[in-house]
Amino acid sequence: MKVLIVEDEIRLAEALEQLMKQENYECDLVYDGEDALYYALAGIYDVIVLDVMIPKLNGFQVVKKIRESKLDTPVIMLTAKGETSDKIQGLDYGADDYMTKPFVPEELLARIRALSRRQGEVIIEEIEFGDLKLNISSYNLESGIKSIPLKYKEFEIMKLLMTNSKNITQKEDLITKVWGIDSDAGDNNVEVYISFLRKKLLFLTSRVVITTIRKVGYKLDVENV
Amino acid sequence: MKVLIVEDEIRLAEALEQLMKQENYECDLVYDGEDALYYALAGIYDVIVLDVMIPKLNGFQVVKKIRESKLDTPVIMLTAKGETSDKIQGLDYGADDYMTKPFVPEELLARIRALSRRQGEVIIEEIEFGDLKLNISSYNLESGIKSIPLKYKEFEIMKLLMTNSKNITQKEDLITKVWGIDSDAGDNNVEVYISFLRKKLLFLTSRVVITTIRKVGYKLDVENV
DNA sequence: CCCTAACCTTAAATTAGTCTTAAGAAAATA
DNA sequence: TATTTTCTTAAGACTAATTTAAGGTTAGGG
Repeated sequence: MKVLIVEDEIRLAEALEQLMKQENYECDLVYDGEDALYYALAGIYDVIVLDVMIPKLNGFQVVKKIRESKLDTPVIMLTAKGETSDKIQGLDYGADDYMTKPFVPEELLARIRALSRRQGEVIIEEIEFGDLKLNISSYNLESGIKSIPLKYKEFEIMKLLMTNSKNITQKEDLITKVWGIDSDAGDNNVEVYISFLRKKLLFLTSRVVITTIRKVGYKLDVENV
Repeated sequence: MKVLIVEDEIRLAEALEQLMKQENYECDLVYDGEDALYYALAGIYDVIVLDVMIPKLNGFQVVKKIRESKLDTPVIMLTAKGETSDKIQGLDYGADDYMTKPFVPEELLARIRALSRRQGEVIIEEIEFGDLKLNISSYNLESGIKSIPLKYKEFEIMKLLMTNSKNITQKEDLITKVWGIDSDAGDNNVEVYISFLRKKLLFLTSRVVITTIRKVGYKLDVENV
């Protein structure tokens, strides 16, 4: 977590730096609008805390330029004036939040936490085992450069095997979880799908194999060539 | 732009509704925490305006549950108390901003604009995928020199598919987001529109195709000729 | 080392999910 | 109100997923 602090009142700036250190946030400190812009555009910060009244460029101008550069790092504005017109101006230029000085340190931290949380945008969920990746959002099974789509039941079975990779996945378990509790699917249904999956693993030239444990179920293993 | 307003004081609620209408925001209105949660979890809102003191579940509980569901719709809390401790609590539960009542309507609008901007939805005039461009302001789908207008539902579906192009867009998701949470639209409605869209893609001679993932949903792919 | 139960594989048969069309209902627009 | 546009619904065609079944293979107890 990296925070850029833009504040020209030395005393406040140092207090903020201290505060960030306490939270184990990395923190850079600059004192005017030009430096602020230069640092901000590096794009390495999770949050920028930006005072409005600073030398060279004011906070509004800084945030405006940041947004013009298509950078969407969250910005919290600090302003001494509590006037609504100022607040609006800051928000419309692309700030995400603002605080009126003086403020309680805890509140600033809370706001930083709130804004940085939102950065975790595209979460591609994957389950991994050996050289395999099961892409939850695309139903694709991947190994190295190759990738192959799974059909619904194949996917469900593979997911169970991979989530459960330390243990044996019972055949009965597969039936109830993939076909349903009161389904009349038999062992052979599972076997057919295991066969399909093995064929796809072969296609992927994966080192992962599905091992049969007779009378019990299946388990994933990595073959060391 | 779609806003969910959660406010039990009828007079204020209606004023807010009015305000949203003036800005041409679509807007749903609910009066207690349970409804708020139910509506919010549909995931169709760009911003949620949430009063703290509401029946059944309070605002903090609502926003907490929303975040637990991994939904990151921006939330603005409304609170009568100006106490810092309350503010912090709200922000830590996952709210993005708060306002103390009474407030100037313009400021609420500014905050809504600020938060929705971060969603990357309002400002962007075009969404691109492969050789396709979806023009947000004209409802036109373009590929190379050709261009074709989409009707409302076609557009909404295409937008979701394109925004979501790395992942499968679930059929259920399409239904709730395009037809509404409590609509009685079925799978076939979606299928009909997918069919329309495919016809238009053909007309555009685009290399983008809509791939069906059976029992799950749809996904955009680029065909390499 | 043989026999049998368990398992694998394949292809055909079946079924469930999807696509397409068209007609008419609803909504928007003139 | 008339007209156009958009949306819903339903039926049949189509297609891929799934099941079934049959014959082959394997492992391990006797």
